[in-house]
Amino acid sequence: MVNEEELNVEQRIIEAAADVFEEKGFAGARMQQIADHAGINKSLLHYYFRSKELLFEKIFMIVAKRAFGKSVLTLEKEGTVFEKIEKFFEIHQDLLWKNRNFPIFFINEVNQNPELIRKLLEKIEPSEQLKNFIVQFEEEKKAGLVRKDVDPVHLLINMISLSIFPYLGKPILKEVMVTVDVNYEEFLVKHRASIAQFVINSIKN
Amino acid sequence: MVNEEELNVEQRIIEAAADVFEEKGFAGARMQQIADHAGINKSLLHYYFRSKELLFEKIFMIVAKRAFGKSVLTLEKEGTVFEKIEKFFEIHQDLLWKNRNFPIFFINEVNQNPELIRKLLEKIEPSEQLKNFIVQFEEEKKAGLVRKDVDPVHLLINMISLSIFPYLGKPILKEVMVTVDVNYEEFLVKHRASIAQFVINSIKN
DNA sequence: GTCTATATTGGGATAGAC
DNA sequence: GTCTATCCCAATATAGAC
Repeated sequence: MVNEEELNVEQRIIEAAADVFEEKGFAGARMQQIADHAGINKSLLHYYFRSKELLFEKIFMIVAKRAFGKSVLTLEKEGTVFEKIEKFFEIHQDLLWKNRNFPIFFINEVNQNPELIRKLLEKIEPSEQLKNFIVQFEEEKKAGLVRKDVDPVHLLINMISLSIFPYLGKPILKEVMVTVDVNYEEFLVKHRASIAQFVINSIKN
Repeated sequence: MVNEEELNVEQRIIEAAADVFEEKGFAGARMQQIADHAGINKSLLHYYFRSKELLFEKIFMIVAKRAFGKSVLTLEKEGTVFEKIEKFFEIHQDLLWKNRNFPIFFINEVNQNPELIRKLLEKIEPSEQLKNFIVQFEEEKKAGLVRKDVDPVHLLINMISLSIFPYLGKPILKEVMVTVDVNYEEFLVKHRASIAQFVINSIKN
């Protein structure tokens, strides 16, 4: 049972399906398991969503919007680039913390079916702050605040890499870390506290 | 047909299965498709490998060993940390370039079945250079060459993040990049050329 | 709307001829 | 070793009673 009786059936299905799809992926998920998890009969799934494909598409969009928050890439509107970088990691790491299973699921499904991300991008507002950040970065470059040899687009992708990879690589990191006596959970906490500085060190003039 | 007639059947199956599994994952792969791709009959697959599970395990190990090269994390034996960092990215990026589909496949399968990575780690030599790097890093810290507030374990994981993510995120990056007029392939080349410097800037005293 | 029963098909696996 | 034919189960999907 995914939840108390208060939720209506459609909502219970959505929550159950989100769990199962995120864990197993589209190809690995089973309608039976979703039904069990929602505490209902298998045929009710078809009554509400017609087919596995349609159910999946629905769930994919819901889960993705939850995980991304308002925008693909949240950046503050005000502040220096350094402040924006710090704030970005705070928000991004919070989202990841709350959606631990999402990154692997998302990358894998989009890889299997790139059409998904196109549909998704239509529904998520394009980030105006993204372009602002790039413009601002070039200005602060001229002002001598940041290194001249840093490209803001690459910087942004580096930031995302540093933020997400510890979650994407969890199953691998966990195992490899024992060979050097490091605890994965402790690592995550310390990582979160140190990445902003890592990036700022790299670009500061 | 995966290859010319010169290869024996077992080899042709292995190449075909590697392609299909890497593309579709274990759950999404179909024995029929592997057979077609190898230019043989479906039942021959079972003759050679008994079951889909066994075939997959075999392929997983082969593909992983190819992609990792000799070791989980190749680091030079000699040189300063800065030199080792540069060399790491060269080798790592070469491997990734040759195994573009591997990262997503690997992370996803290990996530579905963590047992896989334990079996794999047994077969790959544990990296002695890893511990050497960490020790050396602490020495160069005392010598004032690198910043005191950098933890070498976190540094190594940051390096891997920066190296791999552009490949893991390919399907997403491709789509998002068009919204800011950036070409993914060009990005990859420039990224490769700039990451070592990005990291070195960040830790240099 | 929700259930039980059943249809249908896809796909992994085996039997047996050659 | 390689094929054709077939088995069989799992999983999606539908019919129909209530």
